[in-house]
Parts: sequence; structure tokens; C-alpha cells
Amino acid sequence: MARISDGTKREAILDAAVVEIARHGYHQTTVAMIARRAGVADGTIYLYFSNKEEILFSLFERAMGRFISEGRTEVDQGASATEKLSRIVELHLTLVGRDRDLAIISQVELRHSLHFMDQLSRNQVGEYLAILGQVVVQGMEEGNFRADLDPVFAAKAIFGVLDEMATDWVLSRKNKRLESQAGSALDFLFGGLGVS
Amino acid sequence: MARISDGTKREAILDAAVVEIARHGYHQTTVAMIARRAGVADGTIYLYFSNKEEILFSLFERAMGRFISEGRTEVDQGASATEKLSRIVELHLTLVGRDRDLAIISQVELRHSLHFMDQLSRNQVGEYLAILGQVVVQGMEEGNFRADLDPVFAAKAIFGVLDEMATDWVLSRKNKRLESQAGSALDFLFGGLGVS
Amino acid sequence: MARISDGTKREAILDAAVVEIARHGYHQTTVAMIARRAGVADGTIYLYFSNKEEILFSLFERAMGRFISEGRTEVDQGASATEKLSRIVELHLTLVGRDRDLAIISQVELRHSLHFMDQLSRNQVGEYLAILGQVVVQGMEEGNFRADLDPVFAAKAIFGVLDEMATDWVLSRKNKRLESQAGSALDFLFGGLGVS
Amino acid sequence: MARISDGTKREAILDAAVVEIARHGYHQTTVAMIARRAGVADGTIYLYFSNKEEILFSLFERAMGRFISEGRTEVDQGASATEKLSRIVELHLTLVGRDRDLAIISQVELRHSLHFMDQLSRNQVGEYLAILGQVVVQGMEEGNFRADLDPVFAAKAIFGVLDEMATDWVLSRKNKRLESQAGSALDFLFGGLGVS
DNA sequence: CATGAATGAGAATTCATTCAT
DNA sequence: CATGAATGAATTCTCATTCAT
Repeated sequence: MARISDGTKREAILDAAVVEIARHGYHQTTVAMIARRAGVADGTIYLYFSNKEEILFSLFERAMGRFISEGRTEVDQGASATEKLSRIVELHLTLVGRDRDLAIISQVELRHSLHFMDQLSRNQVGEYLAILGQVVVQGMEEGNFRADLDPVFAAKAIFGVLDEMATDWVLSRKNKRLESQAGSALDFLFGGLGVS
Repeated sequence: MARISDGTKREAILDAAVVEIARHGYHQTTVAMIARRAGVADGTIYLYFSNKEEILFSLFERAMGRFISEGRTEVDQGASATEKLSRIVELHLTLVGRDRDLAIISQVELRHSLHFMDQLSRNQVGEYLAILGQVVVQGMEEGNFRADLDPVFAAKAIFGVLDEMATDWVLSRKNKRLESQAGSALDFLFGGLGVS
Repeated sequence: MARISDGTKREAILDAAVVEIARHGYHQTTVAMIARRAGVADGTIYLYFSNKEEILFSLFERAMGRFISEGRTEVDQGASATEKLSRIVELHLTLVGRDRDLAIISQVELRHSLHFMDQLSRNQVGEYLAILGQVVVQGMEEGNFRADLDPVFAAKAIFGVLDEMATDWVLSRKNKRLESQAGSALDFLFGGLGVS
Repeated sequence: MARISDGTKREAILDAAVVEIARHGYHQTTVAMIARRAGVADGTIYLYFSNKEEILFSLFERAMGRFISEGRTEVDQGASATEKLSRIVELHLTLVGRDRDLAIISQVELRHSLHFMDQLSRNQVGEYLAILGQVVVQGMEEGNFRADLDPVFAAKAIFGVLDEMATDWVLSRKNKRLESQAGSALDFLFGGLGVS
């Protein structure tokens, strides 16, 4: 019966869902478990979400919302592509590394099904890739990035590196901060293996 | 009542599982569906696998087996690290791109749960990363790769790029061959964004 | 859709279980059969019992509860041991003979397994034997029962006679009332075969 | 693949069944378990028994066979009823107490279902009760047993006492020999509680 | 006679979702 | 808005039994 301080019951449900799903996995988490942790009745969940899957979607949207808005802020600042990318990388790793439970969900639970990944890819991830692509284009225009790159491909490659780092961090239970590797990441992204 | 194709019944069950799981997702696939497609009785499944999850594990092992053995072959050949990596990248993309159903499973269904990913990561993926790391070390020793790289990190980054490409290919239903992007991938891996 | 008879849904389920299990035996009785007779959904059973076996346990407890409480009442009344035993014997036979379905369960179904009998023996039956033993002790102290008896053994012997009568009554489908044999039983218990 | 020394495969199967059923209970014992212990293939069981239940029946018959034949021998010897009963009681307790596994089966597993108990009661147990009844009649004719007894009832009472002793011995895991209580049993059977 | 791989019917149990209060 | 008791569809897994070899 934990009463929620900050605000809406919807938020409380999402907060509870993050913990339960990160701990037990989406399929092992029952609606009742989420309800109990959120301090509401089972049925109450359905006043805010039309079904269990929508909780997962909403979870993701809430998290991705911050992600993109902050990412876009970086991009919108007048910096150079090099600086922008640096900031995005750091932001990505910082945001993911901030909340392990949420990271588990975004790196593992959210990838449950083709259907689900499709949604992510088409929407939020797609938007994120678009932002990355814009930065790459800018870098090329500024003459700082190689001219022979396909920006769409490069965006995916960047995302791939960051995503793998995040997954690796989730799976290794070390306490090392994820963003501490931002330097190595940028180093690799900027120069690759350094083959001339 | 499809007759067993390649020989053993176990293989037939795995073959059937690939198709059904790729098509419907692991959780929506019932053991009965796999049995029907394999042309065996439901109970027969349990003569070869102790439970449903073990089918998924076995699926992965079978696929990863080829993967690693072929990957190791590339590495064991006396070529330079640059050549080795080229071959590995092509092999990776070719193998994944060869069977879309299997790719769906490896890129999506196999990542069902933390528990499951842990297994993958600790075992086969870990071994794969080790191979990549060795190639990076070799490249550094040969003077072709930058000396300031952390080989472990670089291996993960390479894997991240390839893995993202694979996932992207699975999600985009285009018919474009996955290995056709091997050149772009190598280009990126070798030189990154080209920031000097 | 039989409407609940006595009040609570739990009772309705137990009532239904008595009938079904007596009629078909524990193993041939499905949870669905009990649910249907009780007029509830299958899942509802599990709101009141954690599994099928617990229904059987609860059945027994409910029945044995009355048994012991009434038995103890007899003992607690200030009568002589001879009178007490008479009353207990009559009560035992009357209670068992009152409901043939319940008798089938207590004499047959409840003795399913070592595990199960252990439970019974350690708990309710043990308590019942203790009561019988107390009566025997009292009878000896009053000088009405032989002094050379082991009360613990005597209690078991008494229980054995009553239990065999009950089982015999269940198996013989005659309509003869079980308690009509109380006289013979007491006669035997008091004097045995009359060997001097 | 233990090869059986003494004789028939049928016996080996029954021997194996006694152990497995005593250890795990009838329902938890699979035909495969019995087959493995007997050192035969699953299918072989069905060359000797038409189904699983028949194994249980046969088990009982084999055991009861000795029982009755030895019991009848006692009766057929020219002794007095008092002596006969003494011998029967000792024999009963000795035979049951000789093999705990078999005792578990006869006291617990064999009482699985109404259907099953019916069979027992109508056949072997019925015959055993008949023998006991004859002894009681003889005792009355000899003037050693009370004249006012119903021999049929007395036989059941005697059986009830012995049966309860056997069950009690099975459930109490003490090592005390069952036949060591033959004296107490006879004492009780001959004189009851000694109420005059 | 013996085998043991294959069968497939069968049942307990779970849990997302509803709806009367 | 909130509740939580009730629902009942859905699915894994077991195992007695068969039968081709």
C-alpha cells in the first residue's frame, strides 16, 4: 500500500514495472506483481494501460523520451559535429548507465519479439538514428568526417557500438561506470582501427 | 506428416523450431506447433529435449557452432589481421544473411531474458569476442592497427557494428543481401569516421 | 451452475470434492470436475487451495475436526471410562456412517500414499489415539479395565476394530446402519474372545 | 541389465515393482522405473502383465498366496482354536514384518481406490476372514471362546487389530520387530479390555 | 520373446483481463 | 476512480501403451 509521493498513479505503475521486469523479466512478471509493488489493485492497472504489453511500450517511451529530447538538445546547440557526437555518446552512456534496472529493460526485455522490435525501430530508434545521421552529415560538411561515408550506415554503426557497450555493461555485473568508457568509444568511432 | 529431411529426428525438430519461432516468436510458438511441423508427436519432442527452452538453447548452439568453427578457420589461416578481419566480417554477414529465419532467432528471439543472454554472452559470444580480440592484437603487432587500442573494447565495438547490421537487416524486410554491406562495414571499422 | 449451498465458496468446493472423489476416486477426479460441480471456474479453485492435493487435505481436516471435537467432548464429560468408550464407539460409527461419500474418502481415498498417511497419522489420527489412550488409562484407574494393558497398544487395537468396521461398511454396499453394530463392537472390545 | 538368477522374468518384474512402489508410491512409480530396475525393456512388462494395475494385483496375489496357504496350514493342523489363533497372529505379524517394502504396499499402496479395495476384499481378504471365522467357530465349539459372539464380526475385529498394528508399524519407522507385539495382540484379542 | 522409440490423450495450473460493487 | 474476486482459455509435460524391428 505504498503511497506515491511524487505524482500520478500511472508513474507509480511504471516505476513498479521497471523494477519487477528488470528483476524477473517481462514474461515472468505478472500484472499482479506490478500492481502489488505499485500499491494499487490489479484492476487499477487497466485504468491506465489497456494491456500488459502497453506497460512495456510506455516504459520505453518514457525512457526514450528523455533520451531523444536531451540528444536533440545536444544537436541543436551550435557545436561542431565532433563536439555533438562527443556529447551524444556521453549522454547515451550516462543515461543508460544511470539506472541499471531501466538498462536491463532497454537492452534485454524490450527486444522480446520481432513485433516489438519493429515498433522500436520504426519509432524511437529510428528517430535516434536520424539524429545521428544528421550529425554525420554535418561532420562531412564541416570537413571533419570522411567524405566517402554513407551517413545512414554510419549512424547505425555508431548506434551498434553504443548499444553493444550498453548490453555488455548490463551483463557484466561490474560496478564500473558505463560512461567511463565514453573516451574509448569516441576514439574508436572517430578513427576506427586506424588502418591507413 | 512431413518426412524427416536430413536424417535425425532431432535435426527435424530443430529445423521445425527455427521456422515456427522465427514466424511466431518463441512465446507464441507452442511445442505442438513445432511437433506438427517436424512431423512427430508432441511427446517425441521430449525424447530429444528436456523442455521447450532447451530447444531454443540447442538451436543457438547448432547455429553458433558453425559460426565459430568457420570463424576460427579464418583466423587460423596465416593471413594478416586486415585480411582476417575482412573475412570474418564477410563470413559473419554471409552466415547471418543466409537464413532469415535463423537470423530472426539469433537477433531477436535468443535475447529473451537476462538469464538467456547471460548464457550466450558467457559462452559462445564470449568465444567469438575472444577471436576478434586476437585479430586486433595481431593487427596491432603487425603495425597495421593503431597501437593505442584496447583490444577487448575494440572487439566489442566490432561485434556491435556487425550485430546492429544484422538486426537492422532482419527488421528491414528488404531483399538486399546483407553481405553486400561488408565493404561499408570494413570501411567503417578500419577508419571510423575519419576524424584526424 | 449449482448455486452455493451453505455460504462460502470454499465450502462449496469441498462439498463438490467429496462427491466427486467418493464417486471416481482421487486420481480419476479432475479439478475441472470439482469446479463444475461446485459451480465455479477452474481457476477459482486455486484462489482457495494451492493445489489439488490440498483439497484432499482440507477435506480431511474439516471432517476430522468435527470428529475430534465431538470425541473430546465425550471424554471431557465426567462419565466413567466404560461410558466414555461406549459413547466414543457410537460416535465414531455414527459419524462415519452418516455420510457414505465422506466415509469412502476417509476409509479409502485418504490413504493414498505413505506421505499422506504419515500426515494423518502424525496429526489427527495421533490425537484421536491419544484420546482413546486416556480413556483406557482412566478405565484402569477406575478398576474397570484390566490392569495389565498397555494403554497405547489398547488404543490402537480399539482404533483398528473401529476402522476395520468402517472400511467393511464402505465396501459392503448394504444399507445396514453402521452404528447398529456398536453393541457388538463394544462387546468385543470389553471382553475380547472371552478366553479365560 | 541386471540378469535375474532365480528364475522367471515375471518374478523379477514383481520384485522390482515392490521396491519401486514401496519407495515412490504406486502413482509416482512409472512402468519405465520398474522396467529399469528389473533389467528389462519397457515393452517387456506388457508381455507379462496386461497393464500397470495388474502388476499391483499380481504383487498382492503373490504375497497373499503365501499368507493364506501358511495360514490355512495352521488351521488345518489339529490344534485348538486358541493355539491356531496364536499361530495365525504370529504368522500374520511375522510375514508382514518380514519385508517392509512389501508391508508398505499391502498396508498403503494396495488401498488406492474403492475399485481396488473391492477386489481385495472380495477375494483374498475375504478368504482370510473366512479362515479367521472358522477358528472363532471352533473356539466357541470347544467352549474356550464366548458363546455370544458373531463369528463374522469377530473375524473382522481380529483382522482390524492386526491390520492396524501392521499399518502402525509401517508408519513408525522404528526397528522394533512387529511380531514382538504378538503377545499383546493375543492378550487383547482373548480378553479385550477385561470389562466384566 | 524382447526391445525401446514413438505415440498422443490427458490434466494441473497460471494469469491477463473483466466487472459488479 | 478503485477494487480484487472470479474467470476460463491456453499450454507444457508426463507416461501408459503399442508395434515395427
